[in-house]
Amino acid sequence: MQRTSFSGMACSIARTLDVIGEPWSPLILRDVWVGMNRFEQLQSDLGISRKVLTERLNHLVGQGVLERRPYDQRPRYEYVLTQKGTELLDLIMVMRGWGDRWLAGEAGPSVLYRHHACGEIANVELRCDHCGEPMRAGDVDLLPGPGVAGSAT
Amino acid sequence: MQRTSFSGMACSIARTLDVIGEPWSPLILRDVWVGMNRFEQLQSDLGISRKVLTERLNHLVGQGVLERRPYDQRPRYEYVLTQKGTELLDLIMVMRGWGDRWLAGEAGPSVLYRHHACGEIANVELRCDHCGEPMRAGDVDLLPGPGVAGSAT
DNA sequence: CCCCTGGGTTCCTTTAAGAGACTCCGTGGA
DNA sequence: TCCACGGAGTCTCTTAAAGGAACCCAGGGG
Repeated sequence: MQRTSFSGMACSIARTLDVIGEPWSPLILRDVWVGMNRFEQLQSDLGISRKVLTERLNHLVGQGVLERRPYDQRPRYEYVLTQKGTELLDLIMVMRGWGDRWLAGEAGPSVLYRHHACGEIANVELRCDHCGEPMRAGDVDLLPGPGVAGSAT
Repeated sequence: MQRTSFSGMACSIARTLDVIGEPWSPLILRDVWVGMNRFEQLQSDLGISRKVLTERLNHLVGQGVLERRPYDQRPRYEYVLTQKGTELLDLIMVMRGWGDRWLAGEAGPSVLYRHHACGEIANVELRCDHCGEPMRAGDVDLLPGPGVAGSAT
C-alpha cells in the first residue's frame, strides 16, 4: 500500500512511529536485545521475509537505532543497539507490561524481568522524573510546548 | 500488502502489536486522549483516509481499547478510551519521551506534561514496581516465564 | 421539502509485505 | 585446485492493505 509518512507532523509520537512504527521493527529490536544479532538468526526466529528484514535493518541503521558491524574477516555482519536504540527498549518493556496484563491469557508471561537493584522479579512502572510519584495519563495536564506547529521561533 | 498476524506468537510484545501495531493506531489513541472523540475530528486532524479510519476504529473497539457510544438522538457516535485503552497511554507517553529526546529538533517538544502530584512540568521515567529504583533495559536479566512456548501446563 | 451534517461505505489505484529462488563471497575440506 | 557451504543479502512475482475521492443514509432545521 502507499503509506503516509508521519515525519512531517509536529508530534514526537508521530516521529517515533517513523522510526519504529513499521511492521516487525519492535520485534527486531526485542530480538537484538536478547542477543539475536545476525541476519539469519533474525530471519529464522521471526519468520519475516528476507526482503522486508533487509529493509527494516537498513532503516533502523539509518535512523541510528542499530549499528551494523563486521564480526569476521569474511563479509559477515551483526547488528547491535546504539544508545538511541537501547533507550527505545523502554518502549518494548512497557509494551510487554501492557501485553502481559491484558493479553497474556492463562499461561502468564513468557518472559520475566529480574531487577538488578533488588534482585526481584518485577515490572516497570511509570513515575515522574521530578517528584518520583506515579505518573500516568490520568495524572497529567497537557500543555502546549515550544515545538507546537505554527510557533516559528 | 499481506501482513503476517503476530497474534500466534507467544510474546506479549507481538500481541500488543496486534492491537495497536497498525499504522495510525497510536495516533488515534493520542487524539482520543486529548479529546478528539468523533470520526470527523479524527479524520480531519490526522488526514487519514476515511476507509482506514473506519477499519482502525472498529479494530480498536473490537479489542476493547475504545468504546463507541452514541451522543445524540441522531445516529452520532463518539469514541472513548476504556480502562484497557487508558493503560495503553503509558506507551504513548513513553514514545513521546523518546521522540522528544532524540527527534524533537531545535524547536523542542510540542506538548508538555504537568504532573498533578507535584505541579511541575515533568517527564515519565521507568521504575521498578517492587523497589522503586530506576529499571531500564540494562537493569534487568531476562528469565523464561510460565507462558513460554512449549511449556504446556 | 430540500438540504446539511456526521458517520460512514464503495471503488479504483498504488505500493508494501510475503514467499521463495537466486547471487556473491570467503573459507574449509577433498 | 576445485567444490560445497554458510552468511548475508538481492530479485521477481503475487497478494493485500493504504490513499483518495465519490457516494450513501438518517435525522433535523429552515
